[in-house]
Formats: sequence, structure tokens, C-alpha cells
Amino acid sequence: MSASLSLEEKKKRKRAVILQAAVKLFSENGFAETPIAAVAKEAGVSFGTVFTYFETKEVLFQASVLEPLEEIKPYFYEIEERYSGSPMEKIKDMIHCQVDLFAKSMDYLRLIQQVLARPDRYPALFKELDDFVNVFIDKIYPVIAEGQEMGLFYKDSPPLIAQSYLSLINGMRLTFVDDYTNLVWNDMKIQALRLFGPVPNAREEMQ
Amino acid sequence: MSASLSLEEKKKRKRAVILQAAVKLFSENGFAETPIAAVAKEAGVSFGTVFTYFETKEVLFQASVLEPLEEIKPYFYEIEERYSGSPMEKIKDMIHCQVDLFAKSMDYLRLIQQVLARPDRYPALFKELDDFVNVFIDKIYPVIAEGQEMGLFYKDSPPLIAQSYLSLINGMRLTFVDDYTNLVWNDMKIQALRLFGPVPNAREEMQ
DNA sequence: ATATAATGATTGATTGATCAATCAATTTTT
DNA sequence: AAAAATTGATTGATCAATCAATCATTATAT
Repeated sequence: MSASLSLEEKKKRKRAVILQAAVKLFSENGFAETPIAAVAKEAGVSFGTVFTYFETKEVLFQASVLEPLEEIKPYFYEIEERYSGSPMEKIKDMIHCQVDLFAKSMDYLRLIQQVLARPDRYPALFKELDDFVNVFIDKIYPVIAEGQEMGLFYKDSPPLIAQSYLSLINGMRLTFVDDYTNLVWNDMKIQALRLFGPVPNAREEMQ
Repeated sequence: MSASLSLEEKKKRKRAVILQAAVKLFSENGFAETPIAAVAKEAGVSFGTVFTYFETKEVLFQASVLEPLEEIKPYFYEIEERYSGSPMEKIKDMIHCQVDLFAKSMDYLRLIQQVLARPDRYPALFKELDDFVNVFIDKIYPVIAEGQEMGLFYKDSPPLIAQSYLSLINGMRLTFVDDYTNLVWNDMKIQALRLFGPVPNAREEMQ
């Protein structure tokens, strides 16, 4: 079955399996209420093996938060590269992608919320998330400023607008916890857009 | 000092002291990572006394979530009684009160977020919070509908608008965790209002 | 008024369960 | 056969809940 895989590759995959199990169980049960034995079982490895791939439970939790964050970053950092057109079109495109991303990353976002809800317990992780927010604000600043010059967006400070947008999409994960359908999420894109500027026919605007 | 207090009254106060300590520590440290011994110490009572006032740790946590919720409910349920004027003025007044309330209820809202982030762990508490949201949506529905008829608000479904508003104020607690100043919170009131209708000069509108 | 008894609130040591981390023994790979 | 990876029993720490003993207050008796 895996005869063709190098040991290096196999180890990498086993590590990924354990990490995936950890994200699932940490998000459902929290850090303190997730025994390593449960992660091991979910990943199909023994208790001891978890510790050969992750030094401590704390390190496993940190990896569970930080590694998926790297996959999400491009959608928030590469604004100019990923979203095109006028400032209004860029923002619409961005909201579309990011809300869809949030809608399907339920497990992981619950994990994030556990960190955000307890900054003193997870100071290093909290700082990483805070930095993520601040980099995003910097990246989106010029797009909002350009839209403002064109008279499309509200004239408030771009960081304020960006922060309100992040608050909304973060809060949505709390409000629509068990809603897997795209219906509410699509309607919410309209509301997200309205934090940037007045958009009377937002329903059509976001398709 | 307390010679004039009846035994009944003293017990009520001691219970309140323990509950207050529990809210503080549960919000900072979470359920699993808050030993009852810590609550007892914070409250200035012995370990055993906590169990004479609250059957189990689980019951203490439930009370920590549900009892402060009762104090918040009036601000969300008594729309017509508390907020006056035109639909626009009512909503402005409401946002003003509720955002201020959220800004100062930091400890408690972190506790709420822990429940919202883990619906399967706290099904009964989660349902209470879900019911709270749904009652609020019902209560605010006619105000939004009236505002829509007057051409002030966006014409989307009132529940959608209400849900987006709740998502925003909930998410704000996650985004501005250690910001005690009223500055950001006041600016956010403008953004909250913009979920209801286009408000170009919102800064002046919310004072 | 004083002494004695009864009530029930308070205390913290003890118990039993859970769990992270270690590590010696075993299995797998090369 | 040597090296590397895996295993799970063991250890020690933590903590919820119990409960027997103590203490403070109020009620009753002298």
C-alpha cells in the first residue's frame, strides 16, 4: 500500500493525520476536555505516538491553531492578487471568498474562538491572531481608501471599516453555529458589503 | 455590621458572592480549568461551602451563565418600553445602549462565547442563548418593518438584519478584547447602524 | 439573666477518578 | 542485525465530590 512512500513522507502524513484529529477534537471538546488518548484513537495511532510527533499537549494545540491559519492567510493577505476590478468589485469578490471560507471551516473557527475568548490562557496564540488581523487591515487599507476617493464607500477610517467587517464575519460563526446551508451565509454577504458603503440593491449586487 | 441581616438574607448574599467569583474565574479560565478551590478562595469561603450553595460544579457554571443573562434580557426584550421616537431613533437608541452594555460586560460575554463556541458541550445553555436571540428577533421585527415602510431601512428580511446586527456586536467582543476605551465602541455603533439602512453621516447621527 | 441544648452552616481532609508525560519493551524498517 | 518507530503500562499530579468534625447562632430551660 505505502511501499512506495519514503519514511519521511509517511511521517509527514502521520503527523497530518494526528493534527487533523486534534483540530476536530479540540474544536468540539476544548483543550482541557480533550484527552490525548482521544486524539490518538481518532487518528488511529497509539497514545505514545502522539508524543513522538508533538512534544506536549500544549504544542499540539498550538499547531492545531497556527498551521490551518497559514492556509487561511492567503485569502486575507493577497488582496490585490486574488480579487480584481474596481474597489467595489474587489471588496465584493473578497467578501464572497472569505464568507464561503468561513462557512465551511466550522471546526477550525470554533477553535479560533476558544483562543479569542481566553487571551490570558493563550497569549502567544492570541498575539498571532491579533497580528493576522492587523496585517489584513494594512493590506485592505488602500482598497478602501481608493473606494472612498471614488465616492463609493463611507468616509470613516479604513481600519474601522475593516475591523467591523472582521467582527461581523467572526460573529457569524457564533450566530449560525449549526447552519451548514449557504442560504444565510449568502444573505450575510450583503450585510458585510453594507459596512463598506451604502448598497441599496445589495442582493443583486452580490448575485 | 451584619447583625441586622436575617439568616435568609445572609445566605442570599453569600450565594451571590460565590456566583460573582465563579463568573470571573470561569470567564478567565474556562469551566475545566477553574478548580472549585479557586472559586472558594476568590469568594472568601471554604471549599465545602461552595457545594452547599451549588449542588455541583456544572450547576454553578449554569447559574454563572443564566443568571446574568436575566439582567441583560430587558435591554433586548423591552424595545418599545425602553427606546422611543421614530424607528430610526429607536434603533439608534437601542444600539447605543446595547453596545455600551456589551463594552462593559467583558467578563460575562467571554463566558457566553465559551458556550457558543461549544454547543455540544453545553446543549441546555446553548438553547437558552438561542432562544434569547430568537425572542429578540421577534421583538425587533415590527420596528424594522416600520422603518422599511418609511423608506429608512434596507428592504431585506428583518430577521436577516437583526441577525447581522447580533453577529456584529458579538464579534466585536472577540475583536476588541482588551480595549476598555469607549472610542472604538462608539465608532462601532455607526457601523452597527449601517446594517439597518444607509447612513452617510452616521458619525453625527450617533453623536 | 445565665446556662444548656438544638440547629444548621462551615470546614478541609480523604477518596476515587482522570489524565499528561515517561519509558522500557516490542515491532517495523532498512 | 542495527536503527527507528511504535506501543501501552506506569507514575505522579490534579481535582470533584463526600462527609465527619467543628463552630456560630438561636431557642429553651433554670
